Amino acid sequence: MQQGLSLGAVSLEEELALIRRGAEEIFPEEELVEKLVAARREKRPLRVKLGVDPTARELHLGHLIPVLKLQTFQQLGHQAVLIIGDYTATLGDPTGRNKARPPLTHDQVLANAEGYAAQLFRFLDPKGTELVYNGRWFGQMGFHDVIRLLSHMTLARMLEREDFQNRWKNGFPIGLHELVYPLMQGYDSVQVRADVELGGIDQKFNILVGRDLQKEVGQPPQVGVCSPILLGLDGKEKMSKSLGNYIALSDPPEEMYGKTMSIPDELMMQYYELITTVSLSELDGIRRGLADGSLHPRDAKRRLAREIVMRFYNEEAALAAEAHFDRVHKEREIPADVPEVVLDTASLKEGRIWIAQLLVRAGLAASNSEARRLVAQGGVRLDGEVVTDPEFDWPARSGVVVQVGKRRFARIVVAS
RNA sequence: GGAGGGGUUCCCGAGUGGCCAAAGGGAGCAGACUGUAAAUCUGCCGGCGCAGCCUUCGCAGGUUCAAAUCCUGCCCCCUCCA
Repeated sequence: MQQGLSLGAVSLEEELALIRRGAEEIFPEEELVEKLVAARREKRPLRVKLGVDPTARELHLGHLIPVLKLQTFQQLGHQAVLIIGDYTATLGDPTGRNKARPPLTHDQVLANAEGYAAQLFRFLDPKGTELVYNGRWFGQMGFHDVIRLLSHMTLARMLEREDFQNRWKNGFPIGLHELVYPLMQGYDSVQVRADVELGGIDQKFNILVGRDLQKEVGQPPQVGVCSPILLGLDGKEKMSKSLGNYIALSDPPEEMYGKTMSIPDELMMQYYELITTVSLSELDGIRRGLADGSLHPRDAKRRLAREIVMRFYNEEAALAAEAHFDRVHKEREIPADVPEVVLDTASLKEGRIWIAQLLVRAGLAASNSEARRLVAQGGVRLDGEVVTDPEFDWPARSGVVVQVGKRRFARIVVAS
């Protein structure tokens, strides 16, 4: 992780360039400049807010984009304010979906929250981060407080939000509780007196609601710094868990590397910009190289994959992941580290095991039927030899590597 | 409160008595090709040691030789009118 800088350690231009990097929209940008200037003058760091709702257990790179932006602010000497939306998460955020998210219990949310915070502090300096749960204020509000909060908004205003509008037009349900969500997020900004709020561009509406609420209580309104929505590995849809097109924060280095190699070429620059720390001038070089053909897209992507692994692990892991990838995909060889699967003698009949059973036991197929199909399609190998007969009874032998497809392996160990 | 529409295999969605383990698309998996786990093409895509059998179409019953399809009750969702 880069060292934190003190406020004003870099020029205002540099500071702005770092903040703008990969940002899709900053609104209003003039206000951001004013705030930055004032911060320098008064030696008062900006309070930069990021709210996360711990609705899932697993974080992926898409979640991380605004977090990395917060890291940037922190490194520039500003005050990070991380809000864990333990209350908002129980509501279900309508963001970008046309189905209401199923509500979580508060206990589930708190359990998730712990994991989140731990993961996020891999990127944020805990000492320079104010961590708050929004249940701290929402948990204390009475019904009349809620009504008062609601009175700040009109239905028409709320329906301006694109997602609500779409659902309204298409006859999809909009839960009343969902209408409250933007107000809650906005109220968070009031509570922490945010100068800047970060988020994906899908948060724009909510961030603007925060500005309105702040103005109403006489606070200087926050500035929104929105990141684009990171596209997933397919290059078409938003990175999301349910679509399965994601790189998880918990993915091992080889997975991260391989998944990165699978993104469409057009996505490379966005990933470079949003996820890596490769300098802006170097990015220009890469862009030019790709454009004039002097840089092979494969090489640009290999570097990207390394950079990404490096950011989440380290250089050593990145190089190892690359070696693994080359071995499995370029040379079509068995990787160095193959998980072992132990076969106990009880699963053998006269020292043999049916190939389908072998695959199931090795976790390479979900059922005998699936295993049969894999064999029938020529997708199964024993020590590199394709198995063609779905009825094959294999004389089990330790050390043999079973392979399904191009990249799923298991080394068999026969228990004695 | 009234009227109407609907709940199908991971998702979307066709199917209104046998030809239905259920069209089509998506996702996923495998094969070919490739710089690639991209794109494209091909195949597979409920379970069972599988030319056969078993379980599935909101839930519970019923009619029938035969039900995802018909009947009864229940649960859930949506739209319109008020």
